Amino acid sequence: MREFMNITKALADENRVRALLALRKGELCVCQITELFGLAASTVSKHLSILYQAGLVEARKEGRWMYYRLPGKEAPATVRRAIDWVAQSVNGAPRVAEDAARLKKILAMDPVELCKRQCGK
Amino acid sequence: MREFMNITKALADENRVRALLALRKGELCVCQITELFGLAASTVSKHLSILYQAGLVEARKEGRWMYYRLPGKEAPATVRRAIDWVAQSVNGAPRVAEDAARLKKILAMDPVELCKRQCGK
DNA sequence: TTCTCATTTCGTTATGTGTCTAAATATCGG
DNA sequence: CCGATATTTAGACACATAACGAAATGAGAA
Repeated sequence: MREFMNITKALADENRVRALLALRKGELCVCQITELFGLAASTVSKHLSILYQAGLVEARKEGRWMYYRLPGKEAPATVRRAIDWVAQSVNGAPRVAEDAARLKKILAMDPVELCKRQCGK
Repeated sequence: MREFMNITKALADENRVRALLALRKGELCVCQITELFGLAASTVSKHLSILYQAGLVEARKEGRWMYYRLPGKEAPATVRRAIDWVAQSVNGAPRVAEDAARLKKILAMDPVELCKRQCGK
């Protein structure tokens, strides 16, 4: 029950739902999601931490970059079902399509340049 | 998206999840849920209102009593899937089993006497 | 080491949420 | 109508949460 409520609370914020949806395209580093959302990096980091603690994302550190991704097949059924439910429910929402388009552009950019821009802010 | 977030926010409270689970046994009036939770009637009413606005429960007024129930087959897929997900995820949790046992006793009581007890509080 | 920089943590602030009591609303019974 | 009563609404309070900027952390690079 405790774990389940961690998941529902994690899903009860629009930015965290947007992050989950963005990760469907593959793993992303914090600065890419920061660019996508236009929020402070510390805020994005906190959101990802909450998703991580709920088990809704996995993490991988590579040098100075921290990559987050959706969990694999070995994830608990509750988590997998939650992610499927989110994806199916918001499919077609304007906000989601908009994010997908913006994300496409972000992925086309050089990650190093992207991070530098973020830090300048 | 707005509607979906209404659902996730509605599910982000343990008492509201407990209410949904209790309603699996059939419709309940406010005072029965109030007895189950041990909260103020106004608090329970508020919780049910949030579930209702999210589309997670349906309501029926009969005299002075307000009955809430889970939505039927005609409910949106997002709602049906959410309720199924909740039920499957918390299945076997101690808190849920405890609620089920308490609910059984509450259902065995005379509703009129139950409501009078509640109002006395 | 020292510098750079991506990320996280900390401290603060504003807003949101859950709870209660008391008052308002709605309905039944006499 | 009048009183009783089930539910909701309103107001108040405590606590949680999301946001930011600044400082701390950790990992290359010089």
